[in-house]
Amino acid sequence: MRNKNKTQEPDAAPELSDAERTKANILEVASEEFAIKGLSGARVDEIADKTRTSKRMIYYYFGGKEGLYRAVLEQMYGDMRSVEAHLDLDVMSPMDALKRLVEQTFDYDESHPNHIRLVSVENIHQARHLSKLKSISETNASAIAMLTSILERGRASGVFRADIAALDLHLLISAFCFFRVSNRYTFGTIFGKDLTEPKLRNRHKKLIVETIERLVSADPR
Amino acid sequence: MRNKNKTQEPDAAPELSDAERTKANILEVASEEFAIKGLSGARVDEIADKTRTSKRMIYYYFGGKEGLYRAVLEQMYGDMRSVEAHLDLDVMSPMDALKRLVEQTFDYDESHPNHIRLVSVENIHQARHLSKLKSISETNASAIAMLTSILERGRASGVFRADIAALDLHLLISAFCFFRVSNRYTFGTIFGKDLTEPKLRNRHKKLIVETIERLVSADPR
Amino acid sequence: MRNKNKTQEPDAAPELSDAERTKANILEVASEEFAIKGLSGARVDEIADKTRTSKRMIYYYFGGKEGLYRAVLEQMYGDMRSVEAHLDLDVMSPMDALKRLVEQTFDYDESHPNHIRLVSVENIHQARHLSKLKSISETNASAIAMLTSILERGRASGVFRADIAALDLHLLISAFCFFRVSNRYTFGTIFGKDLTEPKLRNRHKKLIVETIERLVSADPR
Amino acid sequence: MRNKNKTQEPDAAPELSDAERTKANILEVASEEFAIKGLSGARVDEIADKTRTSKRMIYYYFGGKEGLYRAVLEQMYGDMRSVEAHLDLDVMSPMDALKRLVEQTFDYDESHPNHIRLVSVENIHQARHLSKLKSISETNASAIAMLTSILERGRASGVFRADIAALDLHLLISAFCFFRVSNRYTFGTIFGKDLTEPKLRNRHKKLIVETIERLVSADPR
DNA sequence: AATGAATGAGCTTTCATTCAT
DNA sequence: AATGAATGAAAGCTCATTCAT
Repeated sequence: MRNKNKTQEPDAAPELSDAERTKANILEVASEEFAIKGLSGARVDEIADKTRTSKRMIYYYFGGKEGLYRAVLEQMYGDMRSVEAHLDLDVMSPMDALKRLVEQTFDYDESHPNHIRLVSVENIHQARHLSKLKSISETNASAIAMLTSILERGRASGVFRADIAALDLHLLISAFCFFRVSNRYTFGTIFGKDLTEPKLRNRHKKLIVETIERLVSADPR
Repeated sequence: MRNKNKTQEPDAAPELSDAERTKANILEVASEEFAIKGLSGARVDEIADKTRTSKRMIYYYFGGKEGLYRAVLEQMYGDMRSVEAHLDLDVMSPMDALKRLVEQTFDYDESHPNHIRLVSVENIHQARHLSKLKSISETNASAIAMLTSILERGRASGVFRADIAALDLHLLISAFCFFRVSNRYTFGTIFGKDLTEPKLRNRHKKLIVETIERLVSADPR
Repeated sequence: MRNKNKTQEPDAAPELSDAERTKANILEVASEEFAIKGLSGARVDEIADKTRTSKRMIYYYFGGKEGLYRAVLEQMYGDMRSVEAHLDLDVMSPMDALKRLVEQTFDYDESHPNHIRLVSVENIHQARHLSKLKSISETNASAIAMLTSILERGRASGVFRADIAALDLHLLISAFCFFRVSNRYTFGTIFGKDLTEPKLRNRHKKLIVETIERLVSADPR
Repeated sequence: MRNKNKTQEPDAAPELSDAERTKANILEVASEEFAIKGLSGARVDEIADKTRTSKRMIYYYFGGKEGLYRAVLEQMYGDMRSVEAHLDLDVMSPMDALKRLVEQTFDYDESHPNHIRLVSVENIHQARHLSKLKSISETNASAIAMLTSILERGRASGVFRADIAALDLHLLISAFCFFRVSNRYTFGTIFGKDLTEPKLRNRHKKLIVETIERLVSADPR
């Protein structure tokens, strides 16, 4: 079904069939629209207009607005997972690995505001659509597993405290990185501060790293 | 069902006119609906049905759906402000005051999930409606002002570091407390953990307090 | 809700409010359309165009196409019942009463082809919609009850046989009267005979009366 | 699943080419679908899915949905005709032949409910499609011709009355047999009687035979 | 202050059909 | 002879809003 490969250009990236390119194009446009307008706010017509195909194809490939939204969610969580998988934290010291993980999370959220927004949208809908995706259950392990492994190594070498749970640490890191992006508008409006400003961003990146460092360090006295 | 309360029966609570009670009733219902369904997801008909009055009144008092939404936002931010005003932090030691402030924020967010959700909704809409509200500009001062004051006292007495900005601290505290509520659905779905569970809630309340404590402490060694 | 009665003209017929007239108008148009095109073949837009209101009102009053169809069915069965109720068969001899009933059925079907067609339509749909109507259960009694009463009187006086069931007789009468109307198109096409032709109609009316008469008569020898 | 039967295996049944088998398969599926859903209710996609081939073939062989429907009608009427041709009524007494013909009609209708339903469907459409089929005109003769012949023999021998027309008799017989099948759903819903129940079926088969017998008999006194 | 009826614009979805291969 | 992808036109339905009283 793939690789009709008419043009003979050598290509490292996997060949996409016309159909797959059409689907990818729709997903890309829809991802943006749902992120900006939300599920109920986005319009199928508008999404279709911004694709290079027609509205009919959305129904052909995704069954409808909700099906498209689910596909967008699925693709987004798949992307997040694949990024996590590409970190080589095992070769670093526990503290360096932890810092690295925090920075990674910070950078990912900063550079994927639409993903953050989609997660917010899905929370408004009480994760009703996310819970229908089979692929999701696999996601959970990775993030926590990595943290658990780092924490254990750190405890063994005596640099980390023993009473910090991986889940709690994950929550703390995620919360800060996520919130900076998700709430930048209300925050900007109320405090008159632009959270996308590079200086502030760097300061906050250092802040969350230091916060976590201080929290997990054994014997801070 | 209607309450045409025109006789002057003595009443402990501040007297509300019929009109004011009708408006309050609409706002209460709308607040819940917008928090659960979002701005585009909520339906004027449905809001009206859950009200003690009719759809016409929504247009009479609030001009339309957007006007109603703005009124809901305005009321909500007013409520947050009035809560902040009722803290007596000046009489406590800087560290106790800071801890108190963190606990207060945590408890407020836990007990006002609909407020959290409305803020999320408004962020999806890029704070477009919030920025139109005159009353909002006043809000900013209070939260930061309190923190600034505590930080200064702490620095003066040598218990706090000098290089932590009030705004950053506010962001860190808010992020964690807010995220626990705003993202409980996706978090619950992905990690299979219920963030409303009392034991977890208490653990997390202590966690954020300790995190902040460690962060601001001078000379942690 | 009724009887705004602005014009003082004395009126025997029950006054209809605007809303009731709107509903009645929609029902009338829809009845015709569903009878001619069937449920899936009829178009909401087309129905709306033929009414004196808009498509929106169809949804306002009937909830949708199926709801409208159900309302049409309900009204139609109600009409059939009310006609049956206005026969004074008790004062006639059993045989005259039976003949009268047959003629009545014949004439009703001939003069209400749309009703016949709607019943055909509903049978194509396996009576799925009819079975959802509460009001229908009441209908059954009347037709059979009348026949049962006539048959009993006829048996008692010895003019009727004892071994003919009311239900079977009803089926036989209905079948002929109904079929002449429901199948007039295929019949006309295949046999080149127009079943609406008055001479043929009269002949057939006499035929079904005589058929029933011969069938129920005691001792035909 | 496809059957590319290109080897010449000996086969008792008349050999069908691939093309003919494909067409037959489509017709069989379509016949069922149109009978159950009607012409406007049936879906080309759904018919294609239930077929051994693809949607394109429907257009290739039948030109479109209407063409397919016409082909279904044509096949069905052909089947009815061929059954009628296989009765050997000439060797029986007129009354026996007549009774046999009634029973035959009754049994055919009972065992071909989809044919009955298709005729109902076509009547909803005012026989618009049937009238376009050339093959139909030939059908008419046979049924009436047979009855005419029986009636003449019966009149000649004095057992039958002279004033009963073949067409009317045909109508009476058809009506009862057809109605029992076509209206079984509304009848079942309204009277709570299942017309497919074997006991009832046998009783009704005897009923229509006796009804016709009494009707045509000369000198019933 | 209040209400049931009405509406137009626009939304999501469906369908028979055709194209490219 | 066969198929997956694509499509335009139109279908059913929903929504915020306003009118008449």
